[in-house]
Amino acid sequence: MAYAEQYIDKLRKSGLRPTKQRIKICEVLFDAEQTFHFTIKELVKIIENQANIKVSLATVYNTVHAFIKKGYLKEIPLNASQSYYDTNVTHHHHFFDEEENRLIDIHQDDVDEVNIKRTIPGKKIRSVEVIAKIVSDNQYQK
Amino acid sequence: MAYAEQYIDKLRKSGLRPTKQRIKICEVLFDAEQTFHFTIKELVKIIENQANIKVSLATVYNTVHAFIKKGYLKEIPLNASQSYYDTNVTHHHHFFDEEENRLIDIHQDDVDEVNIKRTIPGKKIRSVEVIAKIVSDNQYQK
DNA sequence: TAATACATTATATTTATTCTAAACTGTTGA
DNA sequence: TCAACAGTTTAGAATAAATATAATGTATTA
Repeated sequence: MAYAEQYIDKLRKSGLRPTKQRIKICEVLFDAEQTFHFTIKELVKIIENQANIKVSLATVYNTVHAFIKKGYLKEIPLNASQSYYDTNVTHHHHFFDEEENRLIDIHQDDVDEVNIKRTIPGKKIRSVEVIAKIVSDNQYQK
Repeated sequence: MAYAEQYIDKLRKSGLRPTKQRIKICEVLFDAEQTFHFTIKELVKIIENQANIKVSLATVYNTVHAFIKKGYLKEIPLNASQSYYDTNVTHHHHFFDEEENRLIDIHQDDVDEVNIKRTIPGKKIRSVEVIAKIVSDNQYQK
């Protein structure tokens, strides 16, 4: 399987040994047709449904965090009870529907470049994220 | 005290009865020279240091949430282990220094208006927030 | 292939937040 | 004014995400 090579590479570059469990995690994360958003709980559920491999919560947390550090995953800044992650690591933004607890990508082209004029001495900007919270647009409701 | 009237008004408009504890919370939140960011834990600590009034965690959570709902406080979208809140409810954005766990306001004038071209049917945008993550700018570090 | 260093796992721990239910207090109307 | 009621406070319990632990297992290396 040629995919496995890529995953082994990703894992090694993240400072992790390629193990059964970690390769399974890679398959779920990086072999999807489209990028997607997930919580740790959801990721564990997907793995359980797809595989005959048992993966513990701790392993999933460790692997996801290593990938975030390396830039293979993004954390989505949202004050939610659980952390949300994104397999789309390109530059883009999000709608968050608080009523349905649903995240929607906003393509980079749909938002003008966010230009921040202020700087902080000794610091540089590592990422800029836009979160647009949306609600039902019921014109008869106040 | 003229302040108390304002606080009583804010509380009533939030659907809360004006009690000793809640007025004390208002004093800390809205009587500060400058707006500020806080976590619930920090807010409780400030109250304990300033006042001879005992306020339970539950009361603080309830009051803060009522104020957010009413728009007297803002929640800052940040995937942190604790929620961050802001007494500055004007339209503005944030730097977040992950190394020092520090939030810094970015004035509205320092960011061009964020114009989102995409819309979601049946939904309207309620808020748009920019989070710029910053790190040390050490040119000798990779 | 044996020794070593790193991984996995179930479980325990930690911690923010929410819930609960009993005691208390602001409010209302007589 | 004051009793009755509805809403409030509180300590402590419950919940749940995330992290730590330590015994067992596995990939790596020389």
